[in-house]
Amino acid sequence: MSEVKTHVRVRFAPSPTGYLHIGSARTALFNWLYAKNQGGKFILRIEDTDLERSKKEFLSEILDSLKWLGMKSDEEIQFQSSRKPLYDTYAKKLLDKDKAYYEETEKGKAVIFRNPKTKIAFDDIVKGKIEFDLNEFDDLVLIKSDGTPTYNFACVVDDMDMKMTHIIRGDDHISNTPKQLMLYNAFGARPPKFAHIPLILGEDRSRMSKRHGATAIREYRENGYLPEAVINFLALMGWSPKDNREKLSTEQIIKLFSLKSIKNTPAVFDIKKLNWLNSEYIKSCPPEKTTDYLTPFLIKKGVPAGNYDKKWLTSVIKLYSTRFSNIDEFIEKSEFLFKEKIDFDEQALKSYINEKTIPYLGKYTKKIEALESFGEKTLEEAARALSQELNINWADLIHPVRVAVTGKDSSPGIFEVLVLLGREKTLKRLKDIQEKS
RNA sequence: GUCCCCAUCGUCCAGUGGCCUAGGACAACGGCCUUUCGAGCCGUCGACACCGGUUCAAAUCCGGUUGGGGACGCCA
Repeated sequence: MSEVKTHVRVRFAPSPTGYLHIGSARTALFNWLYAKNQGGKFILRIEDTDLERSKKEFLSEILDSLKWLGMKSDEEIQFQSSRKPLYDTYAKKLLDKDKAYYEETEKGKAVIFRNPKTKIAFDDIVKGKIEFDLNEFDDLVLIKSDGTPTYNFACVVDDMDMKMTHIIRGDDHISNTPKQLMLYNAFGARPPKFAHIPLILGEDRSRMSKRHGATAIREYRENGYLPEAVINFLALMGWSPKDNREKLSTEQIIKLFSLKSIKNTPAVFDIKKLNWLNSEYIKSCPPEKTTDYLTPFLIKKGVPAGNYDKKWLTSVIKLYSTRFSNIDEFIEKSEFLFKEKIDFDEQALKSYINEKTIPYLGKYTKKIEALESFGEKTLEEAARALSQELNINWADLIHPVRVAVTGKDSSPGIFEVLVLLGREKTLKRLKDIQEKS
């Protein structure tokens, strides 16, 4: 005998009144993970009943972000704006049973549900039993005077119509649940199971918003975060594999995911951990792939990455792959390779460029000019030889060279850097600094 | 204000009555390695909010206090 399949159906229902927020993305993720784990369906529903605030740009951004994260709707995407007849039909049912009534307003006729004012309770998968007294709420508007359904009504009608089995959403919806439950009751329908997940908070423990930093998934994408890293990070906020593993592939997460193991405490968003995870993913990603992925975003940020050949760019990415966790960091550290004129760090200049070291630079310049091949090995040999001839400290030669060509006092291995910079630029920078001083 | 939710290191998570002198990760700090930075390796710091119960035994169960968060729209 085979097991009875549960046919799990879950949905993510954003309203296109803003970009895809990191918290919403996590809600979407938990829905998606559950569907995949259960072999069920994940369905996207666009809650665009607020005509004023709904915008096409937001819709496409939400769709793009979801696609980037790898979550796609298993069935045709539903738009509430095109399901109006359905809501009217359902409203009529309640009107006919006198469970709802019309109310005349200045703007027109609204349909209002008669709150039965009973007590109502439900078992939340992550929160446990929650009880409400409906006396705390007024009668509920079903259809607004402009003819569009309200959120709570449209939501229930759609969830019934789309045969949702589980509603996984932020716990800011807990107090909507009793209102929705009274509607299910009025229709004589069995409500889905609810799982309310705690919100993601900012550092100050208030709901995560723009002032806490980037909240749009798009921004993370454009800053060079890899989708696997973002998924991994988001999943770890409120869920864990229980065995202290941190870096998990999406497949592994799907396999291990369960609603019951979602932690019921709010999580504070920690960009440092995301950065760490992202750098882990960058380290393990083939450099060519990272290059392809990052190039457009680098260009968008003003790095003329497109002017260089891919092989060279890949070498740069490879050299920096253990040294950055996002694009801004990459740019900050590697900018000197792309620029004609570099900026010098005052402190670095002061520490390493002086009367004593400038002559060394001059001598090293000559050595390089005499070099047949401009490679890491020959460059290093030349420098070793020079420090011996002059009987100077290795550091007294190497650091000034670094400052001269990078403008900074830290960089990846200097000879690798010189090779990437190329003979011409290397010599030019070495000469410039001698003249300048 | 009313209602609801929540409470373990700075942060994320493990822990569901004895295995806990509370474990892992990020961050921070220190060491090793090293031409600098990073990476890597090793280590240090660091928490059960408080007060009462229940129990032979409580981070784990119950009650209260305090503290956070959320919801109270013809927004979603």
